[in-house]
Parts: sequence; structure tokens; C-alpha cells
Amino acid sequence: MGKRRCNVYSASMSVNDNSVNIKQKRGAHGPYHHGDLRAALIEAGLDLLQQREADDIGLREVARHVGVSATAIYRHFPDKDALLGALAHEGMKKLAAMQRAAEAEAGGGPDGFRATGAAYVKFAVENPALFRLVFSCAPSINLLDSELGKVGSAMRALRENIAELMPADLPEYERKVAALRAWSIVHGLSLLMLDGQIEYDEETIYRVICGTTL
Amino acid sequence: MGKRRCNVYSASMSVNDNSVNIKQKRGAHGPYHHGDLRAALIEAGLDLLQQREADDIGLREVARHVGVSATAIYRHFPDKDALLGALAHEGMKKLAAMQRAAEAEAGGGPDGFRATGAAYVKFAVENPALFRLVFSCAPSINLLDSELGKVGSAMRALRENIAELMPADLPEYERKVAALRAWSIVHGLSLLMLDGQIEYDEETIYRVICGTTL
DNA sequence: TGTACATCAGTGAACGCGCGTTCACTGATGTAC
DNA sequence: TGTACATCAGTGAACGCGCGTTCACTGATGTAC
Repeated sequence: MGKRRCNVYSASMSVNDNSVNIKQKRGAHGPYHHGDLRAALIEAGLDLLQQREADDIGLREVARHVGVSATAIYRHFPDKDALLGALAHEGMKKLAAMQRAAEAEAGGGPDGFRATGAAYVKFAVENPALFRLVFSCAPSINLLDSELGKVGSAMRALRENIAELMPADLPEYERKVAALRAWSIVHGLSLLMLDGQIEYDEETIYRVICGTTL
Repeated sequence: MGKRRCNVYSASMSVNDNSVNIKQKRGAHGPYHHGDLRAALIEAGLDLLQQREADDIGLREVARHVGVSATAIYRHFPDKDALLGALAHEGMKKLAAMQRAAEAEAGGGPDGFRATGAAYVKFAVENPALFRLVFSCAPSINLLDSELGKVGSAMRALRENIAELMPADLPEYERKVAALRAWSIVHGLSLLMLDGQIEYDEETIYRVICGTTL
């Protein structure tokens, strides 16, 4: 009982593995419509990242988690790095979404900025391994984005977003420095918390962020 | 020619492996006086950390680098984690030393504080893998320190050092928050640079640090 | 509707690899008498 | 000074492990006629 069952698609489907699930399969190889396995692999990867650092996640393990042979992955990703890259890309999008939501809720201006910063830290604390992966894969993510034909990278968007939130009356260089400082604060705060140097405490986060020049 | 030679103690000794070096051995097993191999292993580990992240360094590799059998390590460290812990501990001491030196040079007060911060970032940029290792091992380092009977941990010292550098007229809680912010800034700046998000630029670092409330 | 065929997402066996760790051992050193 | 002995830091062989990746394959699907 101690061991985990590895049901087909256990990552994304309900836990019962009765014949109904089996019969949902199309063909003999799985319940995948076009592109499903790719999505399932990513979901399984994100799932594993909730429990473990990216370095400790194996390609075979992801396949096992989905209930598919290890080699099936190669139909969807050229190699392990590509899979990790896709996970990082997903993380980047989630982070950006959380920040956008926080800003929308708090309104623009300084309040919005603080909310954005707090969301950044919150994302890191809630998704430690994913957060780390995003930054350890940052160069390849940029590459991925431009390959997809997007204008600029998600990372650049984050950076510019911070700069835009800075007060408009500052000279250009000052704005850049202030944005960098703001980013450093939330990034440093995040990692110090992930590494157990600071306890997670919303009040503290808020105060640390608010002290920034605005 | 392409392959590295693995000379005995090549990490810490000059490169020539002629018979003189061999004859320096005491006994048949190596040139170690008491405790020498331990030191050599640590040195080799630090050496490898200049080239590669800690996760990609193997116990056997460290032994190879020193020119000793892999199992010899177990005379000096219970397991791989202990060796990595020792490396992290060494890193922590180096970081602390660099900060102390920077502060001494710049004098106390705000100038000293800024110098301390700049030294922090400089250490990170010059020793990326070691810097990361220090923080990923932080809990075990604390343990190590208290096992050695020191009063408090090196990490705590760093933290308190930052707090002491804060202006004295601030109320207790404000001091704590300001210290946290200062630490976050240099920590975040360091890691953003290590991850290639920001280019290393002393002027920028200086400006980002100086903007902090003091 | 029936048949022939190309496509392609899966399969399981196999590869070589380097790892951390254990084991029984060896042989030089320092010590007691 | 000489001998017997305990200590202990090294050794190399061996362990099982899980990994990423390759390979030739299978069999359901969609398409052309």
C-alpha cells in the first residue's frame, strides 16, 4: 500500500482505474486525441515539480507518472532538456499571469506595483522548484519564445513591466535602476525564503516591498 | 593530449608529476600528513565548483581530481552530502571574509554597508556554483557550526551584521525590515546576474545598492 | 462500401554510463616492552 | 636497539541503481481509388 500506483494518466485524471477509463482509450495505445500526450507530460512534470527539484526529476519518471513508456516522450520532445524547457516556459506563463491578475485587482500605480511584487514572491513560495527552473532555463525560454514568433520574450515582458510601473517623473536611467532594484528585492526575498533563510510572512514581504523608492 | 591528466594532488600542487613528487610521499599511499587528504579533497571540490554546478560534481570525480581512490573519501567524510556540506561551509567563510575585508577597507557606516553589499554580489558573480551551494546547504551549515560549538551560525552572523549596519535611529522593527530589504537586494541582484538576466556592471550594482533606505 | 497502403504515436528490449556505497584487504606508522 | 602488535588511511573489486537514449517493431488511423 505504501507504493504509489501508476495509473494511466493518473496525473490528470481521477484516481479510479476501472475498465471505464480503459475503454475511453482510442486505439490500443492510450486515450490521446491529437496532442494530448504532450499536454499530459507537461502536466505530470508540473505535478512532480510540486514535490521535488527539477534536477531530481527523470524523464522515465515523468513517463511513469503518466502511465506511458519512457520512449513515447521522444515523439513529443527531442530530449529531456526540451521537456524541462517546456515546463519552465509553462512556469513563466503562470508567473506572468499571477502578476497580471494581481495588478488588475489592485489597480495600476504604486498599489498595483506592490501587488505585482507580492504576487511574484507568492508564486515563488508556492512553486519553489518551478520558480527555480524558470530562472535556470531562462535563456532557452527566451529562445523558445522567439521561435514561436512572439514579439520579445516573456522574460523581457516581465522586465519591461517592472520598468513601466516605475514613477514617470524619474529620468530614464533612474527608472532603470529603480526597476532593477524592485526586481532584485522580490527575487532575493523569494529565494531567501525558498532557501529557509527567512520565514514566509506576508506582512514582512509587504513592508520590505513598500520601502522601495517609488 | 585532449584529456586531462589526473596527477596525484594535481588540484593543489604544481603540474609536473616527476619522481620528485612521487618521492615526497610518506609511505606508499600518498603525501598526506595528518588531515592533508581532507584539505586536498575540499580544495579539489572548490576547484571543480569553479567549472560546474554542485549537482554535476560526483564524489568519484573529486577523488579522481585529487588522484586518490574514490573510497578513500570515506575516511574523511561519512558520505557525499558531508563533503558538499564542507564545501558550502568553506564558501560561507569566504563570503564572510570578503565582506569583512570590504567593510574594513571602506570604514564603517553607510559606506561600509555599501561596500559589504557590493562584495556580496562580487563573491556571487566570481563563484557562482559555490554561492548557490552555500544557500542550498544553508540548514546543514548551521548544523555544522553549532556542532563545532560556535556561538550561532555563520549565516546568522551575516544576518546580524546587516542589521547592525542599519542606522541606529530606526525603531527595532524598521531596522529588521530595512536589513531584510538590503539583504534581498544584494541576494536578488546576485542571482539575477548568475542566471543571465542582468549583465554584471559595477556601476549599476552600486546604484542599485545605494538607493536603499539608509 | 471495400481494399490497399502510408503514416505515425505508441511499444519493450537493450545500450553504455557513471554514480554512491560496501567490503575485505594491505601495508606503513607509532607504541609498549 | 629490536621485536611484536594495534591502528588506521589507503586500495581495487564489486554491488545495484536509475538514468537518457537508440532501435526495430506494431497496430490503429485516415486516405485514395
